[in-house]
Amino acid sequence: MYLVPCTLNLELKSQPMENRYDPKRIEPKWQTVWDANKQFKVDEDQAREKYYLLEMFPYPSGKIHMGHVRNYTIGDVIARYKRMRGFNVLHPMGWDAFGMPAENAAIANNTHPAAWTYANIDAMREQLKRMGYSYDWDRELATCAPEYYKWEQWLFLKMLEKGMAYQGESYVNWCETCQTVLANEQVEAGNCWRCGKPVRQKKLTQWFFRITDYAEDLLEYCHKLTGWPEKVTTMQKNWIGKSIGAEIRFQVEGSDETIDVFTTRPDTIFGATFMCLAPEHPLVNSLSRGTGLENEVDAFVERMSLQSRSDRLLDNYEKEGLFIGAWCINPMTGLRMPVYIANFALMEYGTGAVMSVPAHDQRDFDFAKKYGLDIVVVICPKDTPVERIAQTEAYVEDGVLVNSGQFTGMDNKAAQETITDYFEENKLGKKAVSYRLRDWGISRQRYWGAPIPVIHCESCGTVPVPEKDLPVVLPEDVDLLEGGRSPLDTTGAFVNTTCPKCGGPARRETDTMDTFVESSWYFERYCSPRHDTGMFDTSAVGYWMPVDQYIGGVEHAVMHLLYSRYFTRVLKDMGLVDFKEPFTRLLTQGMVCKETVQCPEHGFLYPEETRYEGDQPYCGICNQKATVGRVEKMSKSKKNVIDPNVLLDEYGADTVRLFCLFAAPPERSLEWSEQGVEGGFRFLNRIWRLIKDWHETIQKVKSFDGGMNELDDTAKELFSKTHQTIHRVTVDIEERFHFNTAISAVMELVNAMYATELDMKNPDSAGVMRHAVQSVILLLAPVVPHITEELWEALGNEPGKLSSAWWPEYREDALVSDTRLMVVQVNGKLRGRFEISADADEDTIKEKALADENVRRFTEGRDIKKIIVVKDKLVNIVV
RNA sequence: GCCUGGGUGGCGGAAUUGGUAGACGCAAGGGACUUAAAAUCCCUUGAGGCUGAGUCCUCGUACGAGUUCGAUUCUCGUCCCAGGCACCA
Repeated sequence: MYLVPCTLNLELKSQPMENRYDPKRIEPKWQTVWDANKQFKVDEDQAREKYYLLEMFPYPSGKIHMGHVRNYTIGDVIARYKRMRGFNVLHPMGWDAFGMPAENAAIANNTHPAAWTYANIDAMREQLKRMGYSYDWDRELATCAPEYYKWEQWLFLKMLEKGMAYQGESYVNWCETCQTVLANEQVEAGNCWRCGKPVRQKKLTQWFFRITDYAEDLLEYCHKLTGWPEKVTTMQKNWIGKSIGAEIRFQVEGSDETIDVFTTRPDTIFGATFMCLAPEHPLVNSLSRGTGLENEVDAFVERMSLQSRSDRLLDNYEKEGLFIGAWCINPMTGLRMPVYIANFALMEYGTGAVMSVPAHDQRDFDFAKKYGLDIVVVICPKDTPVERIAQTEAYVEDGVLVNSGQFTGMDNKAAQETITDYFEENKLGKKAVSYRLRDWGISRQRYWGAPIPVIHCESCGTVPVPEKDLPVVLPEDVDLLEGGRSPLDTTGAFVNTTCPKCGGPARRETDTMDTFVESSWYFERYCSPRHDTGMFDTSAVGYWMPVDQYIGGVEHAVMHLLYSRYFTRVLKDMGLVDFKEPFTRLLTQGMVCKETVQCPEHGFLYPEETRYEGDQPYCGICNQKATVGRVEKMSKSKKNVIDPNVLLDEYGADTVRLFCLFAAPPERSLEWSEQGVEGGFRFLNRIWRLIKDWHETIQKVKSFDGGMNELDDTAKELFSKTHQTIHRVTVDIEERFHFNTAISAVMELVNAMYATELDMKNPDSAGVMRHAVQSVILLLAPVVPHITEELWEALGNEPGKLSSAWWPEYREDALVSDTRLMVVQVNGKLRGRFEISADADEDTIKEKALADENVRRFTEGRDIKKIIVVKDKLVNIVV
């Protein structure tokens, strides 16, 4: 045994190396070492710079799927990379453990949601460990644990105190047969997914969070989230949907009632010829009484309650309305406007009433045509006869006001403000801002969620549960009911209680909270997950938060991320945190897709049910020819899913990780390919063999780090290639998280190492090879942590310490070459190329370009008009 | 429908402050090794063309226009695909 120093100043020991790459042996070995050493456990350390890396935590459905694998692999590479860069990295994992699937599974399999959930958590934790992810498992949390939701309930009480939580009314999908509320996804073509009966809209009293109080701030900060993809902030801006306009008051004819409308187009007021109310509008009832139309109106409102609210928003949804027998007065023209109820008017937006200007709004135009209502043009482009406007469709462009009293002739944009001012002066209306964003309805009439900590008392009304009585524990001894109805209502031991105020008999609130509530603060909880005197330890949160890099699916671009931003603001205003934005940088990864396969008899087929002859799939059940469908997001319903466990058994975690990263950049969708996985496996074998081949020789030498001039050309070339690779990989990871190009750079280096004809008897050359080998291991360490640990050990380094080794630095002097390859274009078409020294002046370059034989064929006999020289790149000759 | 992305070889993808289109990998074909196969290693591979098979020519980044010496990249229009649309998470 001999000892040789290397550049890392570690003592090297000769290590034997297996002939074959065997992930089944290597991967459990290192996972055990990491676990035993608690290698990824972290604490606050003021002396070190922190890096909080977070991936969206999973719903414990039972098995991890490829979407999780991709998400967590991307995160793990960044976490491991940042550790190698010296950061104190917080990388936690936990479970978004409340939610509907647990209840559905419980009903279907006669289990308990809690038992089902915890069994799933155990199974998934096992799978994540097999993937080799570097989590601090001591921080694991599950949101269904009372120790977690206790603090959510505490926050709810604080929000209630401040008026940030309140009770209001809203509509839900209701199935009369099942006596239950349905999620949108449980409504199939207007019918209940369980019993097939029609679903109607039912008004319920529910709890809300006043997110609209923060609409303006959330919107404003969209511009400041520079570490977020622009598409996400754009989607959030659109979701908040700020519009500036006016609120206008219309007098109902022959009544004291008035109708307030919000409009973004006060400039079109002279063209408002009728009024549309939402079917739920409070005035519908009173205005239609005594008109003889009551029955019709009631029937229409009833029929509208069968239309889903989301459908009603679609622009191509059939517009329907009904005259309710009342008129209101256009305050500017004094003309009578018939009042309609219409399905496209939504109670949730603006005031629930729309002043309809058919000439200048397409929806109103369609409606007016359908019901024969007046169309009055009030905006007209210059030099166009008014008669030509709004004949076949609404005119929605800008123009000059016509038929608009004292405002006629004004530019319509300018008129918006002038007319609004006129409203204010004459008390007809006022400037107004409206948001599309609605308050966050958090009530769920479900069992498997965090109970809302309030008590309803006959005499005291709604009373908050006193803080000392928290948590309100979700009872586990319940019978889940067929049809999905929450059993809490009928669980006497839970519901029946005493009023904290008067001591009399009272009922507990049986609604539970939306699961988005749990996921709106879990990232803070991770900072001190066992803290038991508050939501979190403020000093731990002060050290770790905000999250430096958050990673998750783009499907969460709006709701989860917006709710989390809102919650952080609420916490800030309570003085619990000192920042507004929880996530400094955001990476939204694309979906994992695969082609679908369908059998004419058995429908969609799982991959394991499919047999291939060449490209032609056959149904494994009936042997008929199956058809290959579109490439779609992997989903159980389409059965185009790959079980990560099967891949782990066959190839090991490193190969799966490598494939996920290599096949596409993170933000794009990733198409599944069995051959691609095999390619990844082959590459790892290739590295293994390469190092095995040089193992004996390079163990005896130091990694080369001397001057370039000491090397022969072959060695210089490899040394330079190695540093170029370090540079490329560092830039690709650091700046863009483009692991696919980072990996391809390493592949190029490995190819060069195979091809090189280094004189390995020369110690410097052997040292260059050792340097290349070590660089490959270090550069790939975050991506394929198991094989690289093994190879690192085989090179004689301290076992298990690769994950805390330093990321390699590139040497500037090794990157630069003293010649440049220039290309020559004639009129933009490539005609030749040449090498020239880097310091050549422009005239020399031009001369050389013009001298090129092929170039001369295209320039001879023509006038050279211009020669464009782009430094270090090309020459374009214009003839 | 609205909002947001995306469309490049047989396939996944690479190249964007406008400057060599197709890196790297997969698949396919050929060769070496082997009694043979697997594995491995090497070579070829966008399409088409050719009195000089070349350091050659033409076409080519969804489609159609435009700006430019030069466009996968910028602008306008069209088509197609995907994600979100408020109780799935």
